[in-house]
Amino acid sequence: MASTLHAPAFSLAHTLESGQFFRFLPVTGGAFTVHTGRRFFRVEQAGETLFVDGAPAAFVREFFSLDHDLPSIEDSLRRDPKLRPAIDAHTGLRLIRQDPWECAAAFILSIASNIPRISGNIADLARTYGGTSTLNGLESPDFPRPHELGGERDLRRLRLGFRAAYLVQAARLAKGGILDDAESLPYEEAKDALMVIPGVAEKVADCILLFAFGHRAAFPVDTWIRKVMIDLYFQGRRTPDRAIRAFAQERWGGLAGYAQQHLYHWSRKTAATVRRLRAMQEPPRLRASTSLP
DNA sequence: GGCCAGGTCCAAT
DNA sequence: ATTGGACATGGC
Repeated sequence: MASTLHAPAFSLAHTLESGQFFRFLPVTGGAFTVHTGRRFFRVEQAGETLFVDGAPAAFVREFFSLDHDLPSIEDSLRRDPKLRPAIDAHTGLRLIRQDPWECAAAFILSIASNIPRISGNIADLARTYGGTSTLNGLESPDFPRPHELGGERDLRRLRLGFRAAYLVQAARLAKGGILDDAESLPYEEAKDALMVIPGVAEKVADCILLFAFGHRAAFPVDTWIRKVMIDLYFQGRRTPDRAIRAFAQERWGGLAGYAQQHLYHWSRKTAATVRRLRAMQEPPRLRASTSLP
């Protein structure tokens, strides 16, 4: 099942680590394991070559959107001077084409959460309800399909909090085919269809549209995007999300999704760097010795 | 230890 | 049409 494919203008690490997808693990030698649907595969990049074990090349090509004309997309976005640093920081970052149900579930779980916790919730659900996939003797639990999921009470025991009810409703509607129906619709109509799901409003809908349905005009506005957009383009003034989305649409059109993912990844990396530097310059001040014995 | 999290929903302006 | 608070937990 091992195969090799040509992957120019691609960064496997930037693509996986940009926060759009949660089911991957770095393994020795700079390679990664990826688990999506019932596919569990190993992938390693060497220059413009991708070595894959456990999945067909055609599947991997589609999953990583290797058909997108990245040089053209990045050149176009780089013409925006304020965006250029973000693009240059993570060239080769591609939007991933995820499974719609898993993507919907993941971003419902993302509500008022953080990446480590989201990954943990997903892993718990897979361990508890999923089947198993194997790669060269290595096992990994599949994320459960909608009909395999437990009820709200059980999901709350897995510490999903208030997201449990949302996920149960999403599973119910997914079983009814709402995701399949939405997938074939144009952007705006698909968004309206998705927002019928409890727990899915503008932001989560845009994530599904962008990361699963391939609507590259989608521009999910979360706390990070809101902050970086307001800083870069709105003179620091408080701005409604609706206005931010409209601005992105006008400025970047069908490339807004790529702009968004770069801004998200770049702003978080930058924030992390700033925190690290601050920690070095300002060592934690010693408090009055109340904590000493 | 407290603040805030890849938000959403609902009620009260 | 906006705005504030509740919602369950847990990272940091």
